[in-house]
Amino acid sequence: METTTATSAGRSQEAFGLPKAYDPREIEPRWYDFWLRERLFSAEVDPNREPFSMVIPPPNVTGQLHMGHALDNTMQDILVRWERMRGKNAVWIPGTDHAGIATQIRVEEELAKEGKTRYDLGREAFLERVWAWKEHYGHRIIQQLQRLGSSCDWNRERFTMDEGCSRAVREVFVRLYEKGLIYQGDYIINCCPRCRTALSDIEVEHEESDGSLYYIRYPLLPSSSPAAASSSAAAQTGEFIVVATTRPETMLGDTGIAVHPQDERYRGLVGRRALLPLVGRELPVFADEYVDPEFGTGAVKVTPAHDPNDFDMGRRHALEMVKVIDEDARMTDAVPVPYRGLSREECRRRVVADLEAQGYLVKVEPLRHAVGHCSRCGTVVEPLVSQQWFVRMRPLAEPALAAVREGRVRFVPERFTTLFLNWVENVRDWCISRQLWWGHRIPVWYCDRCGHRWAATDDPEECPRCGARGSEIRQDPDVLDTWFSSALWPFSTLGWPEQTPELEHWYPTTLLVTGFDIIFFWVARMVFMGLEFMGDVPFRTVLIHGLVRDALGRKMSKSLGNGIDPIDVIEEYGADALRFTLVNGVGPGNDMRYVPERVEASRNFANKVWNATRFALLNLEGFSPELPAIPGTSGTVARMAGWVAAHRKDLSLADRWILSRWSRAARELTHHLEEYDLGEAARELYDFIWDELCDWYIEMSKPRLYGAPGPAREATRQVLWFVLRSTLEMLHPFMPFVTEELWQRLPDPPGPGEGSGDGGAGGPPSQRRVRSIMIQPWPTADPRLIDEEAEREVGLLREVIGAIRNLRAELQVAPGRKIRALFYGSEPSLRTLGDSPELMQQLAGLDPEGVEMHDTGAARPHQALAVVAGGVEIYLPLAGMVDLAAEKARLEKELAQARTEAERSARRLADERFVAKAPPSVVEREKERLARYEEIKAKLAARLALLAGVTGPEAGDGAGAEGCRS
RNA sequence: GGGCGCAUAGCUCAGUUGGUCAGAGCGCUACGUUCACAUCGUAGAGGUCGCAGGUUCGAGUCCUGCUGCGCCCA
Repeated sequence: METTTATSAGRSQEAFGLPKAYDPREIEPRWYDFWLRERLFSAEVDPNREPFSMVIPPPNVTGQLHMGHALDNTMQDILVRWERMRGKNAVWIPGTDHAGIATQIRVEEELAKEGKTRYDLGREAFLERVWAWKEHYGHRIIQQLQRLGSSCDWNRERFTMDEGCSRAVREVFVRLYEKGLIYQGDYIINCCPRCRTALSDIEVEHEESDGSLYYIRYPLLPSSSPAAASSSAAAQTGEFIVVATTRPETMLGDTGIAVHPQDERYRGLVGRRALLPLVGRELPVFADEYVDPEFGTGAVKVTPAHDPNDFDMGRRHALEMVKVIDEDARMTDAVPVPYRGLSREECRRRVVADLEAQGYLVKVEPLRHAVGHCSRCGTVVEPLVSQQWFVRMRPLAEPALAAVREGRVRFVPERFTTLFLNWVENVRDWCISRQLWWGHRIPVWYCDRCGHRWAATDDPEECPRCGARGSEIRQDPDVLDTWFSSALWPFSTLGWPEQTPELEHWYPTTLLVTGFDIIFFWVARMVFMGLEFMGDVPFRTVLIHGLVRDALGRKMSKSLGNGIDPIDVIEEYGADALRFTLVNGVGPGNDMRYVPERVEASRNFANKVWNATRFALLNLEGFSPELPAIPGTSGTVARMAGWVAAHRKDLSLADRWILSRWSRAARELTHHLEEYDLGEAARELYDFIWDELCDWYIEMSKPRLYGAPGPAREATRQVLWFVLRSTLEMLHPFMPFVTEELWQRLPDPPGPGEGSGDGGAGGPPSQRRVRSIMIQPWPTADPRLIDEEAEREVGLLREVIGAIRNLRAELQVAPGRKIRALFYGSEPSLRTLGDSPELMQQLAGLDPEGVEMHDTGAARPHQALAVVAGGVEIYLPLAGMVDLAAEKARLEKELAQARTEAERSARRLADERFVAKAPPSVVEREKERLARYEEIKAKLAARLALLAGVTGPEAGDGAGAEGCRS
């Protein structure tokens, strides 16, 4: 283990100790421990600082990290690290969710291995067992989040069933109860027979599957109404009505038959009665708008106890509810004896067989339809009537709708707003009771003596009405839906119901980052609860991201076994690489595919940064930065701008250029982050670092760095140091580990603070004498560093160098061979090229002795290759390599290209409407474009004419000798 | 049935208010081991931006319709 604070004496040694290749395994744990030890993730309430707060979407305490978590937490970590560097008092509150069903199932599976059920243990012992399980496995996901680099304030870690959160849950329950917003009722709910509990509507996933539509004949009883008897269509169809159903076994619970009121076919049957086959119950035939006349026969059997729509109809028409299937999905005693106790599936087979045998089954058609499954275990849910607890949603939803419509909660990307609004507008009451043991037990008590029922925040000793004690009062056995406690997360984690300084400072939270899949489960309910209990929204902005899919675009799932374990990826490529992959170039809110090659690319990028720094360190030996102190300014950028102004004469063109480009990149990057567009932000960094910093600036700086010591070399060293150091700072939120490792090896600017958090708006972490990139002030672009002239000149150099390289490659000139070059152009261009002979030598492979500058009027050589770039004509007199015929062909091809471009521009400019209507700047640009291509055309044409003069007599070919000089 | 999203180089995807935006990475071809990096460098090939209309001086970029795929809700 190295020391974490490099001494200036030891630094140069370390430079040479930097391995050639980046290896994340060694550095990542070391820096994470350092950050933890120095408490750099921790935040304290400070009313004088601008707050930034986020709560983590709490992962399932017994779960393990998957790619979805990795993406979600990477995004959060990037943003919180950035805001921290920007000087905000940033806190990211972590924690886990008790995940009622999921956790209980895990422990029950454990018990099953011992041949026991939870009932064998009893409630108390079972809960002890779950707590033990939680203690044992509950930290796994936290540790995994840490490996990802998450800079959560771990001192504030919470659990939805810890003491504080539990108090919040009770407080909320009791207040809602007393306000009449929580009620108990017999309702149709979704029951998972596997989990043996009620589920809320959104915990049911509908999947298309192949089923059958059974047509069943129900005999009609003689009409009591003579009018109906005489007229009806019933006379034609005989004495029965045919209904269609996908679930024949539920017929045993039928208590009516419904048709559409406008359906002519059945008009005469409304009001009559039918006889339920196999059971013998009399069913009324009634009309209801709900019925779809197009589906099946247009007549539906109605089973109010086992279908949500039938339930509603049953209420409207006061039908009897016969519960024929129980919570275990077995037939109840309400059915005829032969069917009692059968499973749903077996009962269906029997019923169908019996109907067929008795002549009631008309036909069976295949039908693809949606079947509800338990989102936890995949079992087909059973809708059934049962007594449950509900939260009345409308009164909570209205303020939420207003908050979102008024923009007090903003969704990014915006399109998720409508998704949210649509759902909330149609929200149904929320079934919150679960027939589980693991969770927040419903704080409602019943008195067996006086029948009183009440809710209480503290466990009562006695009945408040009659004073009954002990076994005469009992608590409701059910627990609350896990999402009930999650809904309170943004304020329960900040100490509510206590009025804490944390709440005061950090509520509402600034940002919530989550996937679109839990907008309903979680986001909406947090908004409801926040508005109800805090009187304000729980977060200002919700940043929504998509799913991480597999390489084939499929959702990663356990059942498919196509999940990629982020920890495996971290071990192979490093957390930085994984993080960068998850955000780089991903469009806001879009799903992304996990393709291993992309991680490799990110790892290579980290290696690129590593080696760029290695290059710098090798060339910064003995260097110490010199930055003027600027009163009132702590940022390195401003000081650097001051230094640049004072040392301009020592700077190279490349130095001025990279400072300018860096400044633009910094501005763009900050802009993208402010828009929460992490994909573009990462791309900006990637392009700047790889293309401009590494491919061009470092290459261009080599001649000076390798050259003689002196002010010029020192200036370049200073620029290299500054650009690299501040670029690492900008990259830090994305790749925290490698940037810290590299930054630590670079020297600090002089002056007070020594880089130990000399900015960061002077917050508490930076007051500590810790040296870390984490607490550096976020680099902001400085307009004084923008240098248009340098950008123009380097643009010319890049074009010219590119053209020469291109020709060399085409002609297969040996890479090491130095060649001569003659430039013809305007004075400023030639000066630019002439001022950087070492660059032309280094980057274009020119022989410094063989470079000639000529004005445009000078004669061109015959035996040479020509190319036009950046308005300059370049001639490469390659002895023995110039094939004039081939050269002519090549030039003609280029001429044709230039001609096409010029024509395009000319055509546009000839269009009066374009000139009249397009903005002047666009027209101007088009004119410049035309002039540029005309110039190229002219030069190429002239060159061809010259070549024709040479080859023409020999080849007898006069083509291309237009000689037009327009 | 309603809503949303996606269809851009062989593959995976960017492209914010319509005007050098036709791009990146990977893959492919040729060449290269000059002391930051072969987890690399240089150069190159490769797309009428799903289809058909429309608005506009001008449309991957806006509107309409269609086709295909995906998701959510009912």
